[in-house]
Amino acid sequence: MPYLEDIMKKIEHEEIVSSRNCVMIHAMDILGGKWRLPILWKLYQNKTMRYNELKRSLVGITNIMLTRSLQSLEENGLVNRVELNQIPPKVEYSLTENCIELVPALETIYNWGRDRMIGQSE
Amino acid sequence: MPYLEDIMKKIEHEEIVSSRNCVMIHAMDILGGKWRLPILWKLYQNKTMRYNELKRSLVGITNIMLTRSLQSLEENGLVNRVELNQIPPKVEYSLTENCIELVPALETIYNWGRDRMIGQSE
DNA sequence: CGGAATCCGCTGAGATACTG
DNA sequence: CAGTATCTCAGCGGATTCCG
Repeated sequence: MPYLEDIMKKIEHEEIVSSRNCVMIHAMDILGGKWRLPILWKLYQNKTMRYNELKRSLVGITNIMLTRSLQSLEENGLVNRVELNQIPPKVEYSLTENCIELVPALETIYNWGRDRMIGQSE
Repeated sequence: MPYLEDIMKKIEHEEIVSSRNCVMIHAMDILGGKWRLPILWKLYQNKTMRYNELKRSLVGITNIMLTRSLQSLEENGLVNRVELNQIPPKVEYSLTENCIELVPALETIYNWGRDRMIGQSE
């Protein structure tokens, strides 16, 4: 059971977190990098995808980068990895609940980037 | 005046842009990096800020990183830089219209990062 | 099929010092 | 006040090869 003291400490901690820029830095540590948002975006559009399916859809990505990015996203609780024990091997990736909260941001960023890429070609 | 051929080409180009992951990669090229979102976030909260004001509010940033980040954001049309010719020098930074479109994404990412930082401390 | 291991270049990030 | 000029360095991103 939390005592008043603990509650006060937690509130204090929350204020420090909110007032500093570390929140955005923390977010970018997880979401930054060349391939992370593209992967999340593909998984959002297709619900669940297999490794090579992802690889084909992300034009230009290499095995290493796909593996690393997926591992990082999994460690941070953004992506589910389900390994089906069968031959041939089959692994399915999907977004976690935790990540669904981010989808509006993905959509906004995508639309923004799209408008600006199309605009540039004029 | 655009001919049918030009219109078709533009539509084709738009489809290619939309279908590929390059949109997200392009967005991350501009928004990625440790300090860019934190800077945009501060400018969004305070409307317009001076150089040293930004620097003080972004705990831990160095002159080099602030200068570089601001330059990059300005080149990409996300930030206005207004230099007032007076002594002492005064330079004001603010978000551009182009960037306002991104604000919902910033808010979503901030809230997500905040929840997750506070949650981790339990 | 779904990766891991190794190696490597480039550049983002920073420390330090200086300037109009 | 609002930056620049150098220099350094870790690590991100990538090419290539190999594996259960």
